[in-house]
Amino acid sequence: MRKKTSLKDIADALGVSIAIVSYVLNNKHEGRVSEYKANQIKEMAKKMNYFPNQIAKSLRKDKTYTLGLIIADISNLFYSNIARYIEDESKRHNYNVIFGSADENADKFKELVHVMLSRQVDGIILAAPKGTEATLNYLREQHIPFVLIDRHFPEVVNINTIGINNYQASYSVVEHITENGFKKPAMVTLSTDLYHMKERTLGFKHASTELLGMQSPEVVEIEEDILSDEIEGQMLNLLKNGTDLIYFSTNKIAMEGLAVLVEHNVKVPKKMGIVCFDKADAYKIFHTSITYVEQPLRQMGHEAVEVLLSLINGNQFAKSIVLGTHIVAQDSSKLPK
Amino acid sequence: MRKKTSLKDIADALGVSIAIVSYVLNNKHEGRVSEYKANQIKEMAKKMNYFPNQIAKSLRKDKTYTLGLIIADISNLFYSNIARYIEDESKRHNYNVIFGSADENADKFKELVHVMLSRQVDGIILAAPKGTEATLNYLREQHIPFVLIDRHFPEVVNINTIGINNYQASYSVVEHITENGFKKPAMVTLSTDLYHMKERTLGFKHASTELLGMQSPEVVEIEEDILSDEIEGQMLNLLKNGTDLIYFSTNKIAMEGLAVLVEHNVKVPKKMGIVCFDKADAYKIFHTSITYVEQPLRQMGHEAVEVLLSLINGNQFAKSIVLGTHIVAQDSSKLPK
DNA sequence: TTGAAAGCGCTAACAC
DNA sequence: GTGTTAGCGCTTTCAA
Repeated sequence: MRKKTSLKDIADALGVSIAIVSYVLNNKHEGRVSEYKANQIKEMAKKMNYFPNQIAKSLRKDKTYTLGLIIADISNLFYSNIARYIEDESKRHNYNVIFGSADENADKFKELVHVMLSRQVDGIILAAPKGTEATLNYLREQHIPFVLIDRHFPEVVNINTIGINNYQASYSVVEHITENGFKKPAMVTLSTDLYHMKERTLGFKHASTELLGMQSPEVVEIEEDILSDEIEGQMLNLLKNGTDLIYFSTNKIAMEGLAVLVEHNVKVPKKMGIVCFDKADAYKIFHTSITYVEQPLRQMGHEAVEVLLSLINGNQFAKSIVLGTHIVAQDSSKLPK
Repeated sequence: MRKKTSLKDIADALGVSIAIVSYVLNNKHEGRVSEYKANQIKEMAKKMNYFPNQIAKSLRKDKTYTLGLIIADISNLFYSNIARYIEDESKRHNYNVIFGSADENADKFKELVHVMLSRQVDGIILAAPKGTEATLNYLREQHIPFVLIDRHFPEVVNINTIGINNYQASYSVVEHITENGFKKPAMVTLSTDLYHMKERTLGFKHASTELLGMQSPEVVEIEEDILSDEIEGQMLNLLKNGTDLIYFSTNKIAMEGLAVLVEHNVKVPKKMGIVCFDKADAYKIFHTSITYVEQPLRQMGHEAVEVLLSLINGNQFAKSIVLGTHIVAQDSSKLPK
């Protein structure tokens, strides 16, 4: 690669000092440098194809204008979407974002954190896999600005979080389907220790008991690694045991579950009602429009960046933001008259 | 943020020189530093929570071990998938990747290129929007290592490209459906100047003429911005004019088109056969399994990184790699007996 | 108005 | 074995 133009090259070409060139090209020359010289410098910079070396700038200023973003799983639509909003929002504040996906793996997560720190990111936004409490505490002890999105760890205190009210979201789902006349819903979810998922399940359970009088609400928990093997059998069970609506707790599960329904030619909502968590573009190629719980993705991304930047800029107080969700009601949860 | 530990801090704590510490922590101390001291240093580094400042390292070595990746559109599954492979492959070579999406906008593309260059990336992988020939030529003139994926610009010569044989891919589609007994296929695609898309269309046209004797092969071109408004009308036309199979030239179009079929309750393949370009997870919730053209995404990502690294390491010769595709035949292109 | 110079954290050539 | 030092490109203080 050809040697790049530096401030010194411009300074030498014009016979002035590096300092002057720096001032001018950073527009800090009001009342310091003559207009004539300033213009000369700007022209020469353009002519010599100069653009600043951010690496050197960062080293000098101890600020990289880069945020780290570690998400739990890039193949999950929820995360890839929120990543876009975070990137947009960051760009608006003149920050860049470097990504990493931990693939729900605590070791990979830890490594990514260190990669980001090595690169001197100004702060980190993260959706942490389970088993990462120690790393989160480490970040806090080191006073590294970070905010947690989506995930929440009750045992890690005094940190910044952005999330939704998962309990309420599920509770509302049951309210919605109850109003629509369903009597025996089941929830299909992942077996996991993650707090936000447990809340999601709890909301469903409580509401099923309180609103539908179910003694033991039907919740099917499937291990993530064996999801595609297991789900068919589980769904067939539900089809037999009188379940009239299935609530899928994530996008991924929903896709697998809907595929089973298609394969077995199960009519929705006639034979089985459906509610999913999270929006997906693909729903529109399913034979019935799908009711889903919508998370405020854009707002979550926005808040995450806002909170992180306020930390970077010196704010000391931890802030937890809990956002609401809403149900987009479609045909899949509408019992035919 | 608390002051981070530097080499100097460790050196001071132990009363040795910075150089020694650097040698030890970079494992370059064979035969230079005593084992005892080396261990002392390593322990102290761990104790003081040291990790190297990559920014300083990069500045010094004029090498960031970072690759830039600019894709045309992040919301396109094809690109988000290939991005993953590129990231994986880069990580294997100890490179990091910084992303950007140009959203098919030439100005945004140009800006992203400069952001990447400012950050001193060692090289760039890019899927360029139309109208970016000048920027590509600039990169070449500056001897900045880069490789083009997916897209190809015949007028920009002597650069490195990784792509598929789009003409052949479409030609094979027509072969496939001809064998399966379809007589009057139509292609639905975007109206665009991009070379690779024009090739895709050309392959379809030629094959339709040569294999099916169609005088004027049916190709519907839709402007991208008005895709969702336009496609319904166009599809209804095809449904009326005797078309027996639709070939969607991209994932995005396929989704929109399939949604129209669902809405109008069109049976696939009975009433209309379907072939799509690119794989999508979501196909499985469509009422018929979908035939699609599969691109070797992993291999494309792999080759892109390989070629780029060879450029970075001094290779001078431009290389163009054209990969083959294959058809994954499913029910949507199987005419019922 | 302008310039000299220190120093961000690190590497590596060189001296001892 | 170990230490000194120059310098990567930049910003900014201080002096002129």
